[in-house]
Amino acid sequence: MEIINKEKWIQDLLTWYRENARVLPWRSEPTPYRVWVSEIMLQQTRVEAVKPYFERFLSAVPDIPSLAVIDDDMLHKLWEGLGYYNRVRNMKKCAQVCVEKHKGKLPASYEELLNLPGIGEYTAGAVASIAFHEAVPAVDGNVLRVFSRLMVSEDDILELKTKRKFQMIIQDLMPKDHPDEFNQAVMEIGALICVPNAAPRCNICPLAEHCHGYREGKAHYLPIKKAKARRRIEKKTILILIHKHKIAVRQRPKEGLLASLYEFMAYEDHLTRNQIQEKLMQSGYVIDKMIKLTSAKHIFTHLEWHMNGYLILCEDLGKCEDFTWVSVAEMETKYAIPTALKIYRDAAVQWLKSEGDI
DNA sequence: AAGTCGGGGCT
DNA sequence: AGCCCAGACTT
Repeated sequence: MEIINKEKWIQDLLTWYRENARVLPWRSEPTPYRVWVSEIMLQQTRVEAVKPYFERFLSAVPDIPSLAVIDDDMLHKLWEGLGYYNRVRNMKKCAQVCVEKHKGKLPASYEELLNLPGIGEYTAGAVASIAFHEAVPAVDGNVLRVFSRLMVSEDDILELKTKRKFQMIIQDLMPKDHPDEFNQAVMEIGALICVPNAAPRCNICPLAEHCHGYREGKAHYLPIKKAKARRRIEKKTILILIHKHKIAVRQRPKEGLLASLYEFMAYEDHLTRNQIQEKLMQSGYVIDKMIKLTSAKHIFTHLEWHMNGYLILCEDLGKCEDFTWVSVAEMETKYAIPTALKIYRDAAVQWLKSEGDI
């Protein structure tokens, strides 16, 4: 299957993009640093979710040298709620490499970008084409979906060879004088017209006359993707320890889920009040009061947390070397808490503030 | 090739 | 309740 009338296809695409492209913060001034930050934030993340983070991050961390030396807690706080926290840690590593080897700048070629931490084939292609105008493809989920439908491809788009196939096709057909607009235009079609999880809007698609999926009435069941593994469930008991208007937090391990973010005391399984008291007493805590909080469920990609939460007022600190006692103000400004635990942080903050009024 | 890593909005 | 999002990295 090939794209019919290549020249007209591309001209229709670019004309549509120039008239319909969304105005986005990272498009107005596509410097390498801004494009890179936006592309990392946009990995597996919707445009609307990124918007409130982008300018705030750029203001706090205006360039690569400042990113290379930023405090890790501040880095996590800037990313708090955005998810996939490895992204921002890899950005810092990448910035350090740029300072050491590239005079504090991003290297200007696809091949060099690809070697940097956190930059894979898609992001290398996006930065190279948008910031440096190099004619290389940038194949993301949008592009895979759009081309599956355009070409009536029944290849599984989750397979590596399918991505490779589309990379080759796009490398060959993309206009070498406007790689930035071409790559963004295909993604924009995917975001606005050839949408996921809903019927494609073929009636207003500028590429409809070139689209084999549309012409054969097959666009709606493409692309093909194989089923994903189902999630497992973890039961947890979350304990918010409070002593002298401060909350006990500890840092999670440096690797794994929610690495290096902060959390509250927690146990596996759903414990009864007696079991909780027993465990806390064993650790030397004297419980003054125990308040049941709302239960909560948090869904990750491959995991669910089913949580029971308790607010615990303690008299004695016990043996709690691995916990730090933090004020409400510190909680809000310094310690990054994963969204899964946000309702418990908010409950603790609210309780402490209302208690102060009484 | 399969598993890990977040969070949210839509269907 | 499942899907997928301007994916990368590890095993």
